[in-house]
Amino acid sequence: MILKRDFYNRGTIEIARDLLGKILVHKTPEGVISGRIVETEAYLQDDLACHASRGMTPRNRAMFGLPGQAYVYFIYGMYHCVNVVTQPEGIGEAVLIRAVEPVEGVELMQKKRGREDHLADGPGKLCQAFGIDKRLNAVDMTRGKFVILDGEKPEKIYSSGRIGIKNNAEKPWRFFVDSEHVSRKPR
DNA sequence: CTCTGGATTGAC
DNA sequence: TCAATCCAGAGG
Repeated sequence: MILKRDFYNRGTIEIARDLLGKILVHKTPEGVISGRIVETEAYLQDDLACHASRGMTPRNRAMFGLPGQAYVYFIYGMYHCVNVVTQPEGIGEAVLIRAVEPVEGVELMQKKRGREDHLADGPGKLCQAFGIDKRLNAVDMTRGKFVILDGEKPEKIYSSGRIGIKNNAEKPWRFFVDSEHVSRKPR
């Protein structure tokens, strides 16, 4: 069952936790790619690490849109990162999907990644494996080719500081499960 | 227009 | 530890 708008129209930290175990799906022309979400990070509007903390700009506009739509951005000149927008329209918050455990379309992911392992254990790798780029920015993830399905709730959820940021680095807003497919050791 | 740095990755 | 690679955002 596809997660509906109401799922995303709630507190961002709560959603970041609840997304663990859910299934990210991208139906591409080449085939279906899916994976179990094992790592997320919450980004709040009143949070200097959040792109939306300094107001709306052309890049972060999607973050202020409807809950359940995608926010995809390009980073470090070569990678994309994908978020799901949370909170009602007008509030710039989202959950970064940092890692998934591959489920469907493994061969296709291997082709896109150019290697057999470490297919989606990091935000840049995940987008490369799933064929996610700016064309998916602002698309509605409650219907269509790019969605998140309900999934089994993980037994245990861990948290830590978020990766690769300076501001609010100590805030425990990174969430992950016990999996070989998270982006970093602390499990 | 110029400049700076980034929610990363993989090689060294 | 660091280069790759380029664009968003800020400042002139």
